[in-house]
Amino acid sequence: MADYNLKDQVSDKYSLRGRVFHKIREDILNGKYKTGEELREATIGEELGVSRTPVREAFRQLELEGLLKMVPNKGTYVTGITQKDVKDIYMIRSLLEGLCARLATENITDEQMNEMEENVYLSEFHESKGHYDQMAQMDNRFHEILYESCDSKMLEHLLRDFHQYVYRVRKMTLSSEKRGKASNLEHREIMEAIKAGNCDKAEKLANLHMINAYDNMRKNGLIEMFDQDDSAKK
Amino acid sequence: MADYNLKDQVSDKYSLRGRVFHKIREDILNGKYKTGEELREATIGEELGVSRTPVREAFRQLELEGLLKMVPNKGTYVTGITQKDVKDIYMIRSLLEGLCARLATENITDEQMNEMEENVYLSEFHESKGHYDQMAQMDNRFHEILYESCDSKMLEHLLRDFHQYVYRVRKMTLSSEKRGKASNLEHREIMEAIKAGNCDKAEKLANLHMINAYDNMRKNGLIEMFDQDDSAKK
DNA sequence: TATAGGATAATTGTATACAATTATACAGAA
DNA sequence: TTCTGTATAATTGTATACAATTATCCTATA
Repeated sequence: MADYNLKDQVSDKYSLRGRVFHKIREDILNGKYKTGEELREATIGEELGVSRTPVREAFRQLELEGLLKMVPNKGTYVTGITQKDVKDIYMIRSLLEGLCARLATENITDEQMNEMEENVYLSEFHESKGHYDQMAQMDNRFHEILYESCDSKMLEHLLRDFHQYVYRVRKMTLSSEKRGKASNLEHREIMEAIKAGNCDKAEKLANLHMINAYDNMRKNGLIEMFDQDDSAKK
Repeated sequence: MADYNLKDQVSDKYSLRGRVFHKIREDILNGKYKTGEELREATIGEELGVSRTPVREAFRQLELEGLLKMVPNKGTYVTGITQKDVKDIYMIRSLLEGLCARLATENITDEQMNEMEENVYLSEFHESKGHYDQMAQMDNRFHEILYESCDSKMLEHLLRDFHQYVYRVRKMTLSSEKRGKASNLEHREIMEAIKAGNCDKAEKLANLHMINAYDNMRKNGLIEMFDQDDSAKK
């Protein structure tokens, strides 16, 4: 029973259903399955070499995660993210990442602090070299560390979900050169505020980090991308 | 496809699985199934007159909602809420209810505003008469209206989940006389701030409302209740 | 041609069967 | 007694079978 959460991740990665779950999830986030696309249980099952049973169980969970929508007796469809959704998510994340940074200031372990520092340095290196893929990975990890450091399973899972949910957007955002540089600087400032034990500053900077990320997306027209494939949705 | 959400509720209430889902969920929240208790798929299925298949699908969703924990090849257990969880939830809710109130100030419809006013008046009436059950219902509805008024499906579902998640606690909280009165007053103030279009005030008051609710719980020793049945968890 | 109706096919929803894993009970040895 | 190993039972994990619902296509008719 040890560990439980508001929205526990699917933990048994090595059961059939666990593999199916993670595979479909990945394929949605990577864009293999497009918004509005219908997923057939039998087809997915064949592709992955399993029967419909584990596929359906995975579908049900992905539905609750908001990536799929199961319409009774009709089919299962990939859900899209609207511009409004993205805006709302960043509004919510701004507050929660702020809270997370505040809590992290009080609860971060030495080990986590070290990894965060290392992350900041490495990311700046990759930025200077133009390694955008690695930067995206570093960015991912920075936030993961932050989430782990706040010592709140509730908050951690909540933020992780949001983080993944906007994955499709973020990938592109970071490849914009200027944002990459600015983002790195903001990470550094947050890291230093946490290290200095200044929770107010850490909270404010984390708030701002999200607002800036969103503003950047908007300015670069990266949001208009959404609400487009909706034609496929009927 | 019309409607999709980060964490959509289980919508097909009238399918077998939908009924199973809502029944089990209710039985957990009402305390019929206790923390740490093991739920057998076959047993639940028999009780509800269905096979294991819909039961398992419901389990998988309840797991993601955090009410159940499925341990591979072992069993499914009712998860508990720890004191820490309650604290974290109220911290998070404080921020999000604040945001919600701010957005509601801008987006509430006349109809919703009327229902909210009516709710406040009715709740004060029930308080004066000592109708605690009705008050609890009114309290529930007040927050529901607030969530609906913010015009953000994301935030609405998030808050609804949290709201339900601490249902077990809140029931008792409101039966404490003093808190009932104070809670009503706070609802009135929030309602009036929204009506006056003062979003800053609405946000602050909603923040405070959650903090007060939590403080009250703590003062009255209603939190020590948790972390108790944990003996069953091994 | 365009439309309505109905047979057929395809897909989802649920039940059941079987495999894999884990729990239980009991016998025997230290 | 207490521990260990093994056989048995119970439970979960997955596959398959069948029922219910929905989509598709063809035909007949205006």
